[in-house]
Amino acid sequence: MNAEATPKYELAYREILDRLKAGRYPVGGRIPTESELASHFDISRVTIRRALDMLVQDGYIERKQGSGYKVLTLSPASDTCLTSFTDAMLRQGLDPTSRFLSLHNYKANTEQTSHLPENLRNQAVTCISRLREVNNEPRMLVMTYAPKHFLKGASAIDFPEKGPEQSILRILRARFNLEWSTACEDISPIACTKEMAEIFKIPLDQPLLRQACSAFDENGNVVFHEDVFRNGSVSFNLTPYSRSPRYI
Amino acid sequence: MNAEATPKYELAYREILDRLKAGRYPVGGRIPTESELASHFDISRVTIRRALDMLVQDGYIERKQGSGYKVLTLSPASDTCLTSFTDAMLRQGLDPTSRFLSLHNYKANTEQTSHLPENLRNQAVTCISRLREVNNEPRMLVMTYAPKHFLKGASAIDFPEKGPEQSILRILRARFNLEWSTACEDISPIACTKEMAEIFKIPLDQPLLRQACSAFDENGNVVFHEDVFRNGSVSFNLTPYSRSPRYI
DNA sequence: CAATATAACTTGTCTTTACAAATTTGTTAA
DNA sequence: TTAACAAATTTGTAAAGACAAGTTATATTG
Repeated sequence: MNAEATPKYELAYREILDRLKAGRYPVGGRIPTESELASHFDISRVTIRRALDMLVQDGYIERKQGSGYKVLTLSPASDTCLTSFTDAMLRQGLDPTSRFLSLHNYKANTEQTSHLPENLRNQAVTCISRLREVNNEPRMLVMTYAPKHFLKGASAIDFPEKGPEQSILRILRARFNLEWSTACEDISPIACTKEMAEIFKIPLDQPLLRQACSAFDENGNVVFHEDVFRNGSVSFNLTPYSRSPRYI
Repeated sequence: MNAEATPKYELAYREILDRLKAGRYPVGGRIPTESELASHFDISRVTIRRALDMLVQDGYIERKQGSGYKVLTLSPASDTCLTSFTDAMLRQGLDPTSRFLSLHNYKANTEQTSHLPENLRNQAVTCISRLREVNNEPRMLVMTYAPKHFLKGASAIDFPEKGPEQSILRILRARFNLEWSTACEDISPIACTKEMAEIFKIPLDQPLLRQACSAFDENGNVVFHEDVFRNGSVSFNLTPYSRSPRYI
């Protein structure tokens, strides 16, 4: 084991992913064989397979018995609330911005928090509203709710509008020490309100998508909740290795 | 290896899943340790771990170092087009039905197929419309598109309205030999049409959800496409083990 | 030249073994 | 009884080896 205790499969995974991102193995091309990678990283075939498993499940590469590994894409589709929008846009060479709209504190059991999970509804929460834009085109309205005591001292300056540090998920982790282990997401259609129509510059009769995501810690408590409203669709890849979706 | 070539981890996975479904390990309780299961199935710990990996990724169980495995749920949330609606309902003790609405054949490049993926748009396709109901309440309208030559001789009697064989995914596989390896899904909000409002018995201003799912074979050709319209929302579990969604 | 058989290569499955790290249980001492 | 410590249990990571099964390249044969 390493001193810093990062598993070897994790290190190999990161290294190969970096190489992919750097264009060392072009899309459509092949990556080295398991044996080559194993001897290069000086680890066993079992361990390198575990790293490759993760890349397959991520949707980056594909494997075929007897043949090898093929690079599928550098930006696998996956559009959940917990996928960093910032990272996804930066990877595509786009320039996302986050217009800070407001920061509100709500007491327990108010009307504004009645749609939140029970755990969050019953305590004072802070709500941060931000508008995510790409090329000055509004993409989604994000409202993040977290217990007030977690976001103590938060203000607009904690939420930069440019660069990789605009990612709310990163901010919650780095600045406020919010950690979560599981989450669930609920996608539903909603009618467009007057405010939304203005924000997205769309007609009133055009419906919107709402992604409601709750993140939980290891004890099952809700750590934060996010409501994402977007004009457009949400896409997923369903590969045989990302279990859950079944093929029968 | 076995004669029938079903991997041992797969057999163990199915057996444990059957036990879970049968209530042998109650929700919230624990399942036997890796060592116990390994010796029971007469396989190595590595192999039983692989089976347990799959159950963890499915969302059925949770594992904790030093402690063991806990049963989380018998019906993990996951609501993609490729999850068998029939199976999901039957598992919950509900009685789903599939009202057969129509079977249409369309020529290549017609208006009715203009929204399909290119591969499917450029050939004659068959479209099967069915209304999925539970307790006589309409749940979703499903329109399945596949190349006409794949569904040669298809008629209403191929699509039973009751029982486990009503699953379109099962029918496509068993009756028409359709095989697919990957798929992608796109979820978007749509305005309610007059027809939909009647079908779902809802007001015209209530938006609906559309799940558009394309399934591909190993060569990247579209094998079939499914449009699901539903009144309600779609839910997912995002566990740390189901890679793709990221936690940064 | 073309079709076929063979060999080399690559991933798929599986075992045995070993030690690390976290949790739980049991024991001991205050 | 409670707190602290020690031991047993359980999962986490990893290696090395073996053979099966599918693919690809090569050599052979007609």
